Amino acid sequence: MEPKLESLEPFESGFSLNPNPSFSPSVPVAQSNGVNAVHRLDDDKFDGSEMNLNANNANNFEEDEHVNVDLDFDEDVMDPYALAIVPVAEDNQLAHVESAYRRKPPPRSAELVRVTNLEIEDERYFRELVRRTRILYDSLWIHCMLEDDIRRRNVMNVMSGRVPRARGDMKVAALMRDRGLWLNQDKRFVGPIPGIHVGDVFCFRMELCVLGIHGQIQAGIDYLSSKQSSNGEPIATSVIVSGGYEDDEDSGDVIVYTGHGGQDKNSRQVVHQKLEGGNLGMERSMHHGVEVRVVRGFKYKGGIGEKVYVYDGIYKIEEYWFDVGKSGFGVYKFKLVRMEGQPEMGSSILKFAESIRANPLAARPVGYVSLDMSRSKEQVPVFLFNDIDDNHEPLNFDYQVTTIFPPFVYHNARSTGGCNCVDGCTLDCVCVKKNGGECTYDLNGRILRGKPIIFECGPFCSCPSNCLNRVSQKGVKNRFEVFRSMETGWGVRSLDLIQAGSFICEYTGVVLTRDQAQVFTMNGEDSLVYPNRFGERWAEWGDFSQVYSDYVRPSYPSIPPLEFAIDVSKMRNVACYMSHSPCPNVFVQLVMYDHANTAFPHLMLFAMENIPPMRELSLDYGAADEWTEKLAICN
DNA sequence: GGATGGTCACGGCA
DNA sequence: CTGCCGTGACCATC
Repeated sequence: MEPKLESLEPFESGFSLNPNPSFSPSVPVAQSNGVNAVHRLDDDKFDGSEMNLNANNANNFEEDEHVNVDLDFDEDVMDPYALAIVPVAEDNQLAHVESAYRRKPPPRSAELVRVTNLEIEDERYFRELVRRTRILYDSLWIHCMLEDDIRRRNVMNVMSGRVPRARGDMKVAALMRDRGLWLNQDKRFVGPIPGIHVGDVFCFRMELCVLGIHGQIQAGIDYLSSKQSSNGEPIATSVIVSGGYEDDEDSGDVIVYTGHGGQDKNSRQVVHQKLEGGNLGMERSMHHGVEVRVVRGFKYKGGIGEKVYVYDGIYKIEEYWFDVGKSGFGVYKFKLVRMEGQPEMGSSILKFAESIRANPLAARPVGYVSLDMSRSKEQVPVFLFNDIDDNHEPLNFDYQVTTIFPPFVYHNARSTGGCNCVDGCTLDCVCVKKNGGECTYDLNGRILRGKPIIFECGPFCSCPSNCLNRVSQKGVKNRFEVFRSMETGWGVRSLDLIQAGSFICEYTGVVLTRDQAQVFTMNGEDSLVYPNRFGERWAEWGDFSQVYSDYVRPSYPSIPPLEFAIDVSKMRNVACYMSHSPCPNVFVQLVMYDHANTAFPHLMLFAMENIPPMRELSLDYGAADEWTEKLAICN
């Protein structure tokens, strides 16, 4: 078998595999777990001289195993990485643990590796690793920011004046770093990073550091320093193009990238640049034919801030020269050319989606079957697009915005009553108490963590419609498109960037009781969806057990298994066209709001990653043998 | 009142 | 220690 990792010859570092084992957690590798299995990379797959990619990846998928960490404190005190529910430690113990966390991490690895011939199951493994890490980062960010909102409100009640918002991006990165949850810290990738796909969108530069895509939080050129390099030469591995330099020229496949240095605090070029540091690293990478990753940062509507970062793939440095820039000072310029055989650039897809939103027919003259298959039933139009054959099937179904339950479900709906809040619902609200006494959504309607079931305020509550505890009942906000594809038949994608944690839509249809469903099945119909088969992916969103040792998994209230089926043979909505994936970007959250029968909750779908425009949405429909596994590789 | 620009407090890494 | 193709939040200004 071909080796998967290729040490880069001129830069053999000679570093040991694990330069600082006292900091590196030894991690049990993920084990097979039914449909959600992630592939294990065995040690013997790798030549002894090469890195085991798993060696230092601290993401632990197994819920009932503990990570063994060789830190300095007494193991009897407590295990800071305990994943099960543990008793809350006393303050002095926590302080002890915190100080252990604060130990300085080892210097960055000097080992340069390039991945080759990644097999499909390995690709899946790494994609899953990245997916879990991003889920943790994004959900933890929402959690930290909401906590900060509450803190600020309390502080402002006591004293007036400016109370700046915390930097959630940094806070989350620090929490994860101190627990060894950053990826790819034990090696440096040249070229693609396993599990990171062209077109992946990130909201923070810090997130790029956490994932090992680009290790610099400020500088645009990431490079192995000359000190660490075995031959004394710096080697550049990635750049961020964010338009910060006036002499940049970016035409997509070709970039003229300005070297760094010589700018003052106001980003004005005030002295000549020198061929050192990152600039020299770029020159040396060109000399050795080392490709660089390119991440573009630009303003885009729909991100958390106004800026997003998109991984655009790998580029070769073709030439460089010293030039006099617009400022009159000398700058280094590097011509980067995108390498062949990569998927379409994420940044151009984002721009294409923008143009479709502005003027669909001008951007794509052919392929529209309908400009709103919901026939104005949704608040935003749902496109139906097919440019590969003449199948118009989705138009044969009635579009159904919300699920139709049997009438008996609504009997006594009013009996449980609603809340009496007159303003926004706070922690005293009876509906909030039903959710375990914690906020369910943040101020932007992003879900904090998945639960067995969620109670939103409903028609019998007296709170206003802008109450924070009303999100999924308000319907679709993003512009979706049902599209025809060779791989998955029909699929769903969004024209907007969807932030992780955002509500997407309900999974609608006509609800049948178990008895009705049996009759239906006997008649040979095959258009039933069984809610109890959906993978319990809600448990992955907002699971902080790796971060907070006293974290308790949400289990309240427990509900009996769902026994109803959803008939989508006549009425359905956009959700019905979502494809199955073992590593989905959408999860199902059960939600109650308009009646009191918890045996018949609404199936609400939320994003569990930042989903770029035009990327297919996918759900875990459950056992793979019952559903065609439509996506060969997750996205 | 949406864009723009300044300032502030941070951060990892070379 | 410094400085980085700053970042992201916030506020004043246009």
